Formats: sequence, C-alpha cells, structure tokens
Amino acid sequence: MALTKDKRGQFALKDQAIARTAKALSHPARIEILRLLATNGACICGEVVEGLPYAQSTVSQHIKALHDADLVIGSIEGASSCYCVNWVELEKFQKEFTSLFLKFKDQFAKCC
Amino acid sequence: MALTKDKRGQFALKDQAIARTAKALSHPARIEILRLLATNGACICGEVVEGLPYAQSTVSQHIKALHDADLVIGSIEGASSCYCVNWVELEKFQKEFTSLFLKFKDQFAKCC
DNA sequence: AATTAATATCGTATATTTACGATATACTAA
DNA sequence: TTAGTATATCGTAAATATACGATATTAATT
Repeated sequence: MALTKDKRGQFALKDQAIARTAKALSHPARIEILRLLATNGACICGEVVEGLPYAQSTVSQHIKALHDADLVIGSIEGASSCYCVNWVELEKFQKEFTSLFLKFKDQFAKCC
Repeated sequence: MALTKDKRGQFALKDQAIARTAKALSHPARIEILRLLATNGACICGEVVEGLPYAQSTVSQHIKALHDADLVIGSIEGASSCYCVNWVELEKFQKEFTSLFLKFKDQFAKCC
C-alpha cells in the first residue's frame, strides 16, 4: 500500500462492516468451513481439517479469520474445540447486503 | 503461498463463485463505487474518482476488480466511459448467499 | 509423571492486494 | 494538426493473505 495508508477507515461504518464480512467470505475454504460447521450441526473441531485439502495450521488460520469476523463463535474446550456458525452475524450481513442490493436494483431503469 | 499452490480450484464451483464475488465486495471503496454507480443512475465515469479519496489510477483499478467479477458492466466510450451496476450478477450472489445462509440457519438448533 | 491428542501460534516463503505517480491511449475540441 | 481531457495500464513499494512445517500449549489418558 505504498507510503501509504489504508483508507478503509474513511468510509461509512456500514460499508466497512459489509466489506469486512465479505472479506471473511472471500475464500472458498472458508465457505466450506461454514458449511461443514452447519451441516454437522456445528461444534466440530478436527473434522474440519479432514474435510479440507489443507494442513492443520492452515485450517486453524482460516477458522481464526472467520472467528475474527465474528462469523464463527466458540473456542477451545479442553483437548478439542467447539465452533459453530454465528448465524446472527451471518443474517446481519445477508440483510444488509440484500437491502443494499435492492437499492441498486431500484436504479436499474436508468442504467446503460 | 509457499511452494505452494492455490487450492481454490479444488472446491465446488458454486463456492468458488460465492468467494469470488465476496472478494470483489471486500473493500469499502468498491461498495462505495457500486453505490455511486447506482445512485447516479449508473453510467458514470470520472465522477467516481471525485467521490472517492483515491488517485484516478487507484479508482480505475478498483473498477477493474468489479468489472472482472462481472459486478459492473460497460467500458470506455470515447473520451469518457460508461459503467453501471450489473444487478443481475449482484442478484445471483444475493440469492445464492441467502440460500446458503438459510441452510446454515436451519442447523442452528443443534448448535453450541 | 509421562505420553498422547487436539489445537493454536510462530516463523517463513511466496502470492496477491493496495495505492501511487508516470505514462500510454484514444477521443474531442480548437 | 495540435492541444486537451478522460481513462487505462505500467512500474513499483508496501501491506496483507495464503500455506506450510515446527513448535508450544493444554487437557485427557496411561
């Protein structure tokens, strides 16, 4: 980013939030992790590693990214761990994005 | 990525598509560009540059990212250009993500 | 207490993204 | 034809993401 500051902070908080969540969703491995957590009724741990074509450390890193974005909740619990999809946060994104999209769609008649 | 290949190609095409679109949406400047295009009834050009805290080349780069992801259509037209939101593609993402989200939500009862 | 198992974190290399200024391109206007 | 304007692309530096192996951590088991 050059000499060079990240200017993300200059945008509306809502846009920052949408972008932040979209970023967490921007790798297919993380989509797959969410699906694994959901279809297993959540609360998985090392099964995620077996379900993905990555080393354990890489999977842990991807889970951390989802956790940092609040799309996954839970943490270590003894020798294993307990994670699950934070559907409240996912729903927030889904609704905010849908409402943004609907605004875009309203403008379509004037489009090129 | 190490020695080290990008393994994105190993995932389901639908997941790759969701991740790809999410990536295009993962910077607030690009959300703002979509909003500017939409609220101006699309077909803008250099107004986008004035609406953003970036150099012209940077804005052009962000528009290209949106264009590559098919979220924006149009191109140069004489001295200026004509871009607009591709709401068909946006709608596809919105629907696919919503359906994914609904599946996640169904599993919530079993969650931790 | 020592071993095992599950997970996170560290260190690292490489790839990609972000941002800029400079330049190229291509149309418009003079 | 020349000058001006709008936009894209190039070159580049710095930041961030991706992926791995090695190691640390912590609880359960022996």
